[in-house]
Amino acid sequence: MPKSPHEYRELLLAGRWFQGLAPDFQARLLDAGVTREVPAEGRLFSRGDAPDGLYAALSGSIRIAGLSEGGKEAVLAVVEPPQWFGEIAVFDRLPRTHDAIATVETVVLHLSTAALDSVLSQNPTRWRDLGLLVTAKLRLAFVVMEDMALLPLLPRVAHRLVLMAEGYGEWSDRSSRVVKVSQELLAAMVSSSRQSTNQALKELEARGLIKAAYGEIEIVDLAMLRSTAHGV
Amino acid sequence: MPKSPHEYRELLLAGRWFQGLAPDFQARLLDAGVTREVPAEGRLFSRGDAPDGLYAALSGSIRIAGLSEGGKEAVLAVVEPPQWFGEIAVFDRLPRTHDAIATVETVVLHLSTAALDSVLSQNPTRWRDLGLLVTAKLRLAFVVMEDMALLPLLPRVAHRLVLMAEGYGEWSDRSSRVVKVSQELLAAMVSSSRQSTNQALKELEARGLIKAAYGEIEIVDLAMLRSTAHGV
DNA sequence: GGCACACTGTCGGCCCCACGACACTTCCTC
DNA sequence: GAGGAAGTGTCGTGGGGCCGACAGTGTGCC
Repeated sequence: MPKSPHEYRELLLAGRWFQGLAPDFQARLLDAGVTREVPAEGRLFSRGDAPDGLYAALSGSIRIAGLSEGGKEAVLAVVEPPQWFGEIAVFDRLPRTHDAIATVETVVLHLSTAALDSVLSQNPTRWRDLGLLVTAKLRLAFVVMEDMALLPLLPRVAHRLVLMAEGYGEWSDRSSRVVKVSQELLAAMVSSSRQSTNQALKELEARGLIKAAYGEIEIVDLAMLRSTAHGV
Repeated sequence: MPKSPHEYRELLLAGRWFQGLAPDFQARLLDAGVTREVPAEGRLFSRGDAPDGLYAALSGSIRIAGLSEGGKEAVLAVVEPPQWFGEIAVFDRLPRTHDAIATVETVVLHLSTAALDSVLSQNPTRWRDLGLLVTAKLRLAFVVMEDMALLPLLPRVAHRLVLMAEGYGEWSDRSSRVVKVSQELLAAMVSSSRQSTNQALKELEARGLIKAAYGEIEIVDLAMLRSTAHGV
């Protein structure tokens, strides 16, 4: 028995983007959306699919990834509540760039293209708000690209942990102390092997910045972790 | 004596984005813009600068790059006519993410934030058009990130050459046979050393796909180059 | 037309990290 | 609470590519 979108209003308001919207736009988005449950490893969409609107994570988490010819998986990010995703195709109506796969049982808010169109046609200024979602991701993409280009593995891992602990800049209030991610998934995000990532984590743990556990990483010293990401 | 923006209309129409706009929006953009000349190695803006609007390359070319703590430069792309750039900050009004430096003497079209605001406030649906510019770049960023994560150097170089020869998808009509870029700059784009990039180019040349020359690379077989980028 | 400068070509040493292998631990399920 | 699956810890070995160095070559400037 799925809950109504409006019951998640509080949760969504914790996100920077939704929070910054005009109240009437917030309400319209909730009106236009429906909640959807997805089982673990279930797919919301796949690379190449025709676009089907905008999503927000409400519970659980979603892995955004791409599969290469060689069968290797590049993981772009893990989306957690209350983050929004899938907005690119809303603008350009082109095929999905990535697979979106629930890592555990997950609930999402879904706004179909049609529903969005009707909201946006009433108030086209809202296109700018949607654009903010895209620019935030592009800025993140730039950061990640520069990391990959310039940083060795250890600071790259450190930086990614910082990004995840901060919900990729989307959480306005808090920063999580515990990042739920396997070392294998983390490795795919920093594009290195699981083994090397493991060594990097051990090193960070030895420095007292994190604590590694089964399937999760606890952030002990976010500030030092951040400086590790840039300096040493 | 700089020419009027309207004299570049033809040129801009060769670009996919501008071409796809409604004619009245095209005209308004030209009305609102001014041409600016920049000497070689001159800066349009730097990372961290307050945003100052939207740009389009009209002649010459502009290097979009970021400098790391270690003094190494990560080059995002080289912008050539008739490509547009600088649109992120138009949405979010946050500081510039990269330096924009003319590689040679260059002419750009510049639309100030104020000028854009007045155009957009008259017809807010145009925000969606601007959004298309951002989504196109985000899609490109995804491609580049996946390349960096999954591909070895040779196909990475091949792919980047393909992207550049196609004007990063912005040229609607043609694809250039000659890419004007030094090996050093190319290396900074695929994030490898100049020496390794040189070796990759030699290999591609041995396969008859390109011809390397002083400060430029001629594309001999674009189709094969493209398949090299993905397969072997 | 000659000089300075930028770009290209190439070599050798070295190091980071990928990859296969395997033991061990934690968690979930029935 | 036993068995299996998923995740973690660790060791070799090897290779791709970085880096410094330097010679060769094209270009533009005075």
